[in-house]
Amino acid sequence: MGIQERKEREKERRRQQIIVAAKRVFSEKGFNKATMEDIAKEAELSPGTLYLYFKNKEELYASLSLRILQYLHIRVEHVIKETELDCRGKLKALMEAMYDVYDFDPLIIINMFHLQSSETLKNLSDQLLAEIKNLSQKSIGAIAEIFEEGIEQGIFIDRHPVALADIFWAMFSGVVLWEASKKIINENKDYLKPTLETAFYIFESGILARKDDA
Amino acid sequence: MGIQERKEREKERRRQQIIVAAKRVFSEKGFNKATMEDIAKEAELSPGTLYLYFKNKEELYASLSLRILQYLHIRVEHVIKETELDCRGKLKALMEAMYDVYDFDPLIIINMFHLQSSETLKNLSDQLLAEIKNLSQKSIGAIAEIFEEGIEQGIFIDRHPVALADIFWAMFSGVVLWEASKKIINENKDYLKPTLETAFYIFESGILARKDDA
Amino acid sequence: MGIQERKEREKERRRQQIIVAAKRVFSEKGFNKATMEDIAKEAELSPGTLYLYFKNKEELYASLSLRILQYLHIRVEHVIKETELDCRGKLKALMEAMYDVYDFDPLIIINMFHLQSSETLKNLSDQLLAEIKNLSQKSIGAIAEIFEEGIEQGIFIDRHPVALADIFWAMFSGVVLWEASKKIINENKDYLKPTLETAFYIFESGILARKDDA
Amino acid sequence: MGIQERKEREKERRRQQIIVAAKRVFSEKGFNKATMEDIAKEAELSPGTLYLYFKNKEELYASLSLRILQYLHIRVEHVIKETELDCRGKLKALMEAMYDVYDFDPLIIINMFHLQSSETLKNLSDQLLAEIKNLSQKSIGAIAEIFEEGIEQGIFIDRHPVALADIFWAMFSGVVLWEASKKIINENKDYLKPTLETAFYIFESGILARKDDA
DNA sequence: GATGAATGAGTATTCATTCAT
DNA sequence: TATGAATGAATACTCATTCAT
Repeated sequence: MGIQERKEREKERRRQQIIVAAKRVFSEKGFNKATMEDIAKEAELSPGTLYLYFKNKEELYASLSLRILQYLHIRVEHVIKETELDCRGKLKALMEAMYDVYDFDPLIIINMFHLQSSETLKNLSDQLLAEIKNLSQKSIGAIAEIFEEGIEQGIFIDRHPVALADIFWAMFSGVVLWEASKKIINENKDYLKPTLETAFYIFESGILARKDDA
Repeated sequence: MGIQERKEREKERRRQQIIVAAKRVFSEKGFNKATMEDIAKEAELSPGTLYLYFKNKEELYASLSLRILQYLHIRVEHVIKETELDCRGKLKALMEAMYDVYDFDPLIIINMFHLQSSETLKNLSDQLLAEIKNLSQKSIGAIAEIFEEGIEQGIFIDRHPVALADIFWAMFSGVVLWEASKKIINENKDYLKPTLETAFYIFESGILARKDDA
Repeated sequence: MGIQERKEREKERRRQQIIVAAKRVFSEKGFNKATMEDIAKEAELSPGTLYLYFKNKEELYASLSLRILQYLHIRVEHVIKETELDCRGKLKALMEAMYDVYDFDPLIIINMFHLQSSETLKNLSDQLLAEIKNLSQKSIGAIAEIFEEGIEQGIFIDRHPVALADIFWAMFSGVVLWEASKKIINENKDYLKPTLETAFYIFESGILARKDDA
Repeated sequence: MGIQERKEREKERRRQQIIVAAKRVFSEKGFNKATMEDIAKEAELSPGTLYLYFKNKEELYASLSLRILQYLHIRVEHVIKETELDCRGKLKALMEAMYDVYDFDPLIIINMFHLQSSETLKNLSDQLLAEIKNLSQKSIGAIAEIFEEGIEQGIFIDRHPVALADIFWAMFSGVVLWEASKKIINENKDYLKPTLETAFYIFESGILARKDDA
């Protein structure tokens, strides 16, 4: 039993070792220009070993995105449970979470959208695809809860909570993505934080239920 | 001269012929899986000919995005000149323009973000890159004008117009992208239109300058 | 028309050029150890070019066998038409044809049997497979005609001609194969010719219709 | 000693266990497509263990053929000792033995010829190669004895017994191989038995010494 | 002996790009 | 200009084999 468990943990450690190396290489070179050999070298493993842990290059790549989704999901769940915060505070905390992810690695968000292209999706194992779907849905669901609460309390406008959650998610992804793009093209300084905050202000103002709307 | 001009026009016609073919093929297969031969066949030309009009595959690909930017730019300029519309009407018209582009080809938006990845950017000719930057900036600038007008008239909140334009642009791109992704993953019905409209409502409400904000 | 035809001929010339090179390399190294690059070098072409003419390695390999079948088929047809020969003379001439093929390249017969393995067959194009089947059947059919004639004339025993043709084909293939094997294992001198002749004597004696069989 | 012996027997048991598994896998997938891991799984052992009993994949493969040769050799020896049978009866019994082998596994005969290719032979250990040669020669020698006996008794034609034995061996291998091939290509019903019997009739008739040959 | 995780050499195949016609 | 045959560099992936445990 102990042995079984230790092996399992060792295996997971290897997966992480590879994922970390892959993140570095993919971030630097992008999906196409990064070779499996590059990643193997970065992970100080042989190319063959990569295939013991990941079906193929695309699945390794997708696993990066999954990891981000997992992180986001944890943050979202955490925010939900913060009973001290009201809906507006929770929204703000969510935004912080998104900022944290992208601050951690601005390129990863661009790469993550690569994942969505249908050409990629077809090569993923059903299991991985299911995990991604599941995690996305659970995160959106959790965010929707916040809106639901806000709507019930008459703080937010009365729209479908899932739709609001989708829009929240999409808008802030969009802002992050756009700012990341600008940064790459112009090699600008980084305006993500103030821009995100302004976007949040606009969004929040837009969803507040006001008497004069009646 | 007449001959010179006719040749020039003929050349432009070919470019368009190729771009149209490329759009079809890239949309169907994505950047990686689409081959130059596929595109040549679709355009009823030989592979070699493509290289008479485009430096390489990436540049051909980027030209697609440029074309969309051009279209958007025309629409934006048009909206600006609509003197009958107030700022709120203009914003709404802008949103319609964005919807039109993505409705025309939902996949192209995902592919367009591919463009942003730094791996791609490095292979573009300076001229093309300059054109893309220029067009982006002009479009954003034009949108900023609308906000400027709105701020001056006390209709919109008093924030920096370019920042507002960026956020507008990014948010709606984000929504379109997210809806497109959902459509691909879940093969859902298409909720883009109502989602976009809700997003617009939220955004618009958020930027309205209200007395009770004072 | 002339151009079309010249191109066609040029293309066929290239195929032959590749086949000749492939024969040399496969004979020397066997299927597995021969690489496409080896063959390309031998043919003084680039690896990519091989794939313009052959779907893959296995199909190139199979084309070798097809070429032998074609040669055999021509010889068989020729023998059939030799009106001066009686059935026994024709059989003898057939045997000579088989000998000629294998004398030309003793290894090719071993390689040819490689073709039969089901693992190989699955990777061939339908067209090639059809050609192989067709040629085998036509050759066997032609041989069967000889037996038919012999049976009608009361020279050969009265068995089904196709069965006799099959057995003829198989027996002499077997002898050739066995002698080739012995040659490889023991690096013996070559006893194929006398052995084949003895085998032929035995076979021929065995199928002669005799009074004392009655 | 007892322990030593038991170990020896245990070791032999393992070898057989592996060979049986290998036979199944090679028959199903052919030499190239069968992996050592496939075989290890089939044998319920780990890949590493296979290498404790066989030098490499090719040697494991060759061991299969050796096993068949051993079986055939036993049958041949047995036939030789059947004093009740005359030469013609013995020949018939031999043919039955060959049929038995191939009936047991029609694919193995095709695979067995794979062995002969020079690329394979070079990777075998001297010991294994010696065993194969030895067994082949002893079997052929034993068959030759039958012919010798027949020639002495004036039953068979007066040719060199080893040559006759070779031809016998080769012809029937050829028939078996050809029938197996036809079965694979056309997925025909199995005509091996009647074809073999006809072949035998022809062969036997051909080697009988007759007065009218004088 | 047995394991099975790790290795890493080896290669078929693809496809953007070129250039002789 | 247009062609399209030829190129050949580039690489994902496999699997026989090893060796630390």
